[in-house]
Amino acid sequence: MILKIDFNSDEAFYLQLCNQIILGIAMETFCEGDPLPSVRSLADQIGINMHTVNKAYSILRQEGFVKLDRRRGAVISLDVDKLQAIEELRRNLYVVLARGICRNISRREVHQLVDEIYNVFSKNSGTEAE
Amino acid sequence: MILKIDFNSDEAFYLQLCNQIILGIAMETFCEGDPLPSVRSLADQIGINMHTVNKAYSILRQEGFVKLDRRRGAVISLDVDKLQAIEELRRNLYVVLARGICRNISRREVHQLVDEIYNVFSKNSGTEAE
DNA sequence: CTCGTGTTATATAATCCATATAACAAGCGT
DNA sequence: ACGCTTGTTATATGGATTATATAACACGAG
Repeated sequence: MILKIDFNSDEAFYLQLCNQIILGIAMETFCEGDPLPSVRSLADQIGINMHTVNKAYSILRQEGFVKLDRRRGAVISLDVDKLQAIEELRRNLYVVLARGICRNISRREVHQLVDEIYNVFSKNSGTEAE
Repeated sequence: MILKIDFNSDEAFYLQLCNQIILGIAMETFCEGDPLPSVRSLADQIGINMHTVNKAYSILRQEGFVKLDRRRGAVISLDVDKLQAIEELRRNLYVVLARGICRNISRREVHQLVDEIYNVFSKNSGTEAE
């Protein structure tokens, strides 16, 4: 998977990195135990500062997506608290769905979108394109 | 509906306001044509600056939730582009669901959460044939 | 010992957030 | 016409966040 930055986006670089890596884990492009590039090499590769990458990695660790090992660098390692995860998802869905409901998006349409997205995520298990 | 600010939250004041008002519209606490408090009175009421409220209102206008009228103030007025709304929802769901999928939250659990949230929102509005 | 990990410490510039004052154009009621 | 309130705009300031740059440190591998 190619990590890159949209320099025109209004989203902070470190957040773009976090989201891309989380997307990658969900698509199983990144799997448990896989190492991420070192903060220095990734920073060079995508053309941003080392500390910006480090900030992304630190947040990913704090949120339980990676473990940071001095000898191996950052490796994918999921630390899941199911109840807490569901609570977080519920909060996120509330604000996202509220916007949709205001725009007359039906429950049925949301279910279809959820299915569509789940299909995308499970389809990419094992396929490494681009 | 009581609009208020969590001064301990790390979320910006103007974003808290936007989200609360959007929640209110989704719950039909705020209905088409209802006026919001004036920027000055709301700012006084919740103890923040006028411009912070104005920023929230301006964003809500830009996103098509309210219209700003010099004589009546800010009025709930939904300007919906369905296709655009679905695209926005899809993008939001991608990043939210990715986090859930990493935490082994199943498609079925997401559907249950969606139903749960839709039930909360449609407590007033009643009919949602699915 | 040397090299590459992550980590921490400063420092700086740019941007965003929130505030404060001030003024303006427009509509309303008296 | 006057006074009031409405959103709107302008300018300025302090604080926090973002991204950058240098530099150093602790640790493990080779």
